[in-house]
Amino acid sequence: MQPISTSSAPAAGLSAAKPGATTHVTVLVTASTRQRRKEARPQELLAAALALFVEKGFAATRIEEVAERAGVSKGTLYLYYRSKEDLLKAVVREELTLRIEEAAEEVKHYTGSSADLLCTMMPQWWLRVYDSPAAGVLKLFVTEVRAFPDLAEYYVREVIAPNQMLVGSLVQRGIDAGEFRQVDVDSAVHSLILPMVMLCVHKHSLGACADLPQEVDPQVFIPQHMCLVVSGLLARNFKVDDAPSAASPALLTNLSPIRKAKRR
Amino acid sequence: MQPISTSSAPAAGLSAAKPGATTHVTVLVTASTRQRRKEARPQELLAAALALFVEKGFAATRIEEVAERAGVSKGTLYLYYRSKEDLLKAVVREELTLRIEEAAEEVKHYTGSSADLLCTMMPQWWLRVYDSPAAGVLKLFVTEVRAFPDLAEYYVREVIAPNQMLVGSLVQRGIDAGEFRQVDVDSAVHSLILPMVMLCVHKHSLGACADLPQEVDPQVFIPQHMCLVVSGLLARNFKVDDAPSAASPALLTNLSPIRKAKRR
DNA sequence: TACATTACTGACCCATTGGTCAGTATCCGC
DNA sequence: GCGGATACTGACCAATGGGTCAGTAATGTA
Repeated sequence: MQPISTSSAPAAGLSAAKPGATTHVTVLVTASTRQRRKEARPQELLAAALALFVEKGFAATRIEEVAERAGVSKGTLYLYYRSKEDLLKAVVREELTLRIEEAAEEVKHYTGSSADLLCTMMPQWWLRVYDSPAAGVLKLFVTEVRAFPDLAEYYVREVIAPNQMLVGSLVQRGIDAGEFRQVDVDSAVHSLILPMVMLCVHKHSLGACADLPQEVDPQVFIPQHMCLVVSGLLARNFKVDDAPSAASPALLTNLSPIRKAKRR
Repeated sequence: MQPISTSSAPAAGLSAAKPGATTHVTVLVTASTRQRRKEARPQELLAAALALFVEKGFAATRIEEVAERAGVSKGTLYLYYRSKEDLLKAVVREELTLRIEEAAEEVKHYTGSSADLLCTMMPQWWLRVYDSPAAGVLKLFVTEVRAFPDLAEYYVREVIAPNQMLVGSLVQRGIDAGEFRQVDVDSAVHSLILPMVMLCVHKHSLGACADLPQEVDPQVFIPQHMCLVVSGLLARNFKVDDAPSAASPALLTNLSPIRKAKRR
């Protein structure tokens, strides 16, 4: 599923007698001797690094492991990336940038209602993200930002801000059209997005452990979630006095549009 | 805010000339000589370990750092915990267990409607979690489960399952009472909870980086979110044909109650 | 076939760090 | 204040792993 290059299997035959080697499922290597493939190396190294960083964490991953998984020696890796940290940053920057603008493009060409857009396009988009390496990058990012703060600036600018903009403008559009109630836009955006982000993170943390039988199927959950929140946004027929005791004061108070409160 | 014991400042005076020591803000140590405080050590070591593990990750944290932060030597740490891994597991198990059952107790004694409960108690509870060390444990857990899979079993049993049960029963109760629509319970639970979990994780990853000015205030977002989703759950007046083009086919399809679909 | 270029290798260096243990300082009962 | 029990220390050990570089082999060219 992930675009790990098929040729990244470790070149066997050289160090034949290594005892407890990784022994991936995909063996059957044709190239026994070392090859010169200057073009393909960077991508393969990045893919290998992403997989291992997501799985074991940055600090716990040995650079030699990455090289091995990419089918090269440690020295070769340092031919393409200056240091381990350099490699990490390349990994993070690789997968995310384009995915956002591609979404923005799609949305721009859509003419339906905001509700429709949020209920149909967004789930499709997030399902693609969930099934892509980008989901792994999300987890990796959450794990490692604190140790590499200069990633933060990049991430906020390239990923968070555009996403916030995009979804925020959709919600705002719905409010302006009288389609949605006048809720706090930022909060609504987070209500829409955070579960999906968490889902991606979860996929590569607890979700990757080989046990837990009960699991959310994103195919089911993502559309459900979107539509649940959207139905909470829809303005129509929302008259409080209709409801029984359910219409709590808290519900009314909390749903009034609140300008982003200042922090502490 | 975190209950890091005040007496955990490193005992100065012995190794006076240590050059690049940590120099925490809280200095002013009274105890210059080494003390025997068998009772307090475990807690202090756990607190120190939690803080550092959350901040730098497990693998990147040196055991000596933990000891130093707790005001003891490395040897002392090994007096109380057999290994680094042992320490990690103790940290994770420490903070979470009691918090769940305490919530279950609160809920049990509540007599109001489900909507009211979700809109008032849940936000309060999550705000407490957010401000507690438990939030850090959540991030730590997300970061490290894959490397220590036996944590997963514990976590699913002690944290996820009870939480799911608790909130799920609330939603189910609302459905049974005709208060909520007949949505998929598991999905609804995740829609309610995941943003809060993500918020806690975020607090200790990107949220802990010293830059980003724009930030969600949990004080605002958590109640907003709860009530937004709950208003999406409320059954009253939900007639589709009332709506304009907003009532998309997708919305209708996706919100019908779906039994948890089998995966892949 | 001979040669030049260069992608690639892996043995080596050495700083780091988990874990140990012989020794030291504190405390408590007498 | 004495002496035994033990909480605590930190120098030490061994292994690990990031990074280097002299050497090797694949490839292109004549």
